[in-house]
Amino acid sequence: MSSNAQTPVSAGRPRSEEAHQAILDATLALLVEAGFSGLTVEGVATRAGVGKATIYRRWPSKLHLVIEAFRQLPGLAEVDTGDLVEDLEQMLGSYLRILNDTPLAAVMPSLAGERAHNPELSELIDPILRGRRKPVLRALERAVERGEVRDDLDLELVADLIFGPIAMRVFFAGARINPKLVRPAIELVLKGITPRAGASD
Amino acid sequence: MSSNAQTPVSAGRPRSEEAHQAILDATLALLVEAGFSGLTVEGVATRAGVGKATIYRRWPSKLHLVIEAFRQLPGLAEVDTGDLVEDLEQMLGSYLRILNDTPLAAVMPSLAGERAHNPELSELIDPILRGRRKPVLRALERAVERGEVRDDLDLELVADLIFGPIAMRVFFAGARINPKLVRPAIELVLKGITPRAGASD
DNA sequence: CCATTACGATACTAACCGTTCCGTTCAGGA
DNA sequence: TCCTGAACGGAACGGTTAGTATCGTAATGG
Repeated sequence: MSSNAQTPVSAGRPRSEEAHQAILDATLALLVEAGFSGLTVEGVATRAGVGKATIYRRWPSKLHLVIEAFRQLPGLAEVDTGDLVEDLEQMLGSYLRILNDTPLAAVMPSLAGERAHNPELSELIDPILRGRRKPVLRALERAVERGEVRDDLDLELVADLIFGPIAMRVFFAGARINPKLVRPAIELVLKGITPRAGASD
Repeated sequence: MSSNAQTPVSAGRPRSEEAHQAILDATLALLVEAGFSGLTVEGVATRAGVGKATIYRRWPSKLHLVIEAFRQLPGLAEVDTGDLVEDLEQMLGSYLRILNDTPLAAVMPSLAGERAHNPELSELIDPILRGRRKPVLRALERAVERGEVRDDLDLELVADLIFGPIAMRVFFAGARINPKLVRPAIELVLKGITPRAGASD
């Protein structure tokens, strides 16, 4: 515990940074092609052009490897323009771009499916997933403070309402999502949560 | 092809209907515990108290067995009261009861995750999933015809908006869903799609 | 009581996979 | 330049699984 735990100071052959990244890239690629249960460490090693020991020297198990590969994928970038519609539209717009341009959408269903039966995975991935919702939750909180949105709402429910349609397409269609759907979807949700809209109950 | 292909007319010992159901029950139970990739035919046979041959005599593969077990789970019952709010509330209310009372919620994430990488499963399960959305889509169509809802909407998007929050909880929380959330969720969505609510664009 | 089919059990095939072990390679300090 | 120690790739190990085949037994209908 004296000084540096990560930099091995000096001795021996240094680890190949090239191999490190090749392994993570191969992991994502195979996660897309075969999912968590179909991914094999052997396959990752072959595709990355390394030996299996090179993988196990860096990650203690297939699970930890997958988690780190997943963590490399970009998440939701926080936007704070002072206007909820604008915030949501920019955040979800760029999120859809991420879903369409990176392996995220292809990887998500498999990990969610595994999560349900794998407590160890659940424990590792749940905090990451919670963190990725945060920008939307914070945007909603700011909107409540500004009086832009009713203050009697369950914001978690509203967030699920916003992410829900995206999840439906990602999980059951697996298709690219048309960014043009963002605006109508946001509008539909917002009409329900703005204060002036019908104050029925 | 003369007369009956299913009823073996006469000869030999008849198949045990008891074993048949025990196999399907065991399949669902193991699907809940271990998911699709963790389910083994050997495990099903053991839990059902039958031999593996008895399973393979009925279903050509693990995949077909799982599909039939899944098909046994109840779906969305159609409701037509003449009022959209009432239709949705009754349908979603009973659907939540199904999710909470049957293995459906526990089974769904695993199958959706597998679906993304298994074309054969996708081909078998997609029609079933599409069929289960239908009652909500039809309720929306009737509401459009009655003028209860704007007629310029993408009803598939609205259906995703309705199922979305449920999916979010099933896929990422895995917890029971509080039925009290149905009404506020429906109301939030409906405020966006009723004609009198703000006619902004 | 016989032909026929299903039954549970078991063993077998052929494959596959997560993890560890081993002989070799290589960068940096002496 | 040589030596050390960790990293390397590949081979080996231990365990598992879908699906098939075969057993002796049990239950039908004729």
